[in-house]
Amino acid sequence: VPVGTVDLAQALIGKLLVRRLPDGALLAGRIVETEAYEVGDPSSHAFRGQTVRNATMFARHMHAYVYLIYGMYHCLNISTELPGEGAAILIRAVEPLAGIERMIELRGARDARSIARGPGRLCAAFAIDRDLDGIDLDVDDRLWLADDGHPAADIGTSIRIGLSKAVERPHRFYVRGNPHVSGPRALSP
DNA sequence: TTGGCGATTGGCT
DNA sequence: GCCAATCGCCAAT
Repeated sequence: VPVGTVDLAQALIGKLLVRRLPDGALLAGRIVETEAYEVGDPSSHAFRGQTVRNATMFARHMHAYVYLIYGMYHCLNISTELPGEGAAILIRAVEPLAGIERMIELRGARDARSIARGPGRLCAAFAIDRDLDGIDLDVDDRLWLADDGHPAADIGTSIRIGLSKAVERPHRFYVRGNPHVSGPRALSP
């Protein structure tokens, strides 16, 4: 069966995001919200072709595309297609599982529910910035994905958040009822 | 060379 | 709910 960027965005729900900090500390969270940016999507950074910033979107699948947004937050994406094809999945939120105290420290003390709820908060909690842009998640020892066999969740679908172009595409996926999911209430019933 | 704007967030009304 | 913060990118000059 063919698996594209959009299917993969759904398949990533429930997987673990794991981070090893420079001092050896381990952080982990379960992915509860993603968005797909497939080839030909006008709202994708890759839509107008490859540039220095978005080069990792054109890398082979499973590479970390990290970019700076609004001059102060980072967003973590995972490249999904063949070399030369610009596409990625934005990791919008995770449910913290391990290293929670450290995440709170990295984020500045907040309530547990908002530690990694939203792409900018997630990157702050996991100490992810452009230094990790371009790394291969299949081999790197600083950031990777894992599957702990956790049963598939009840996954909802909606339009994506914060876009001005191609807003109608139903390419956001989230765990129904999970308090660590970001965005307006109306988009996560 | 320039300036409008963004896959966001937190603080304030 | 509204809006400022803050800066790199990139289309237009």
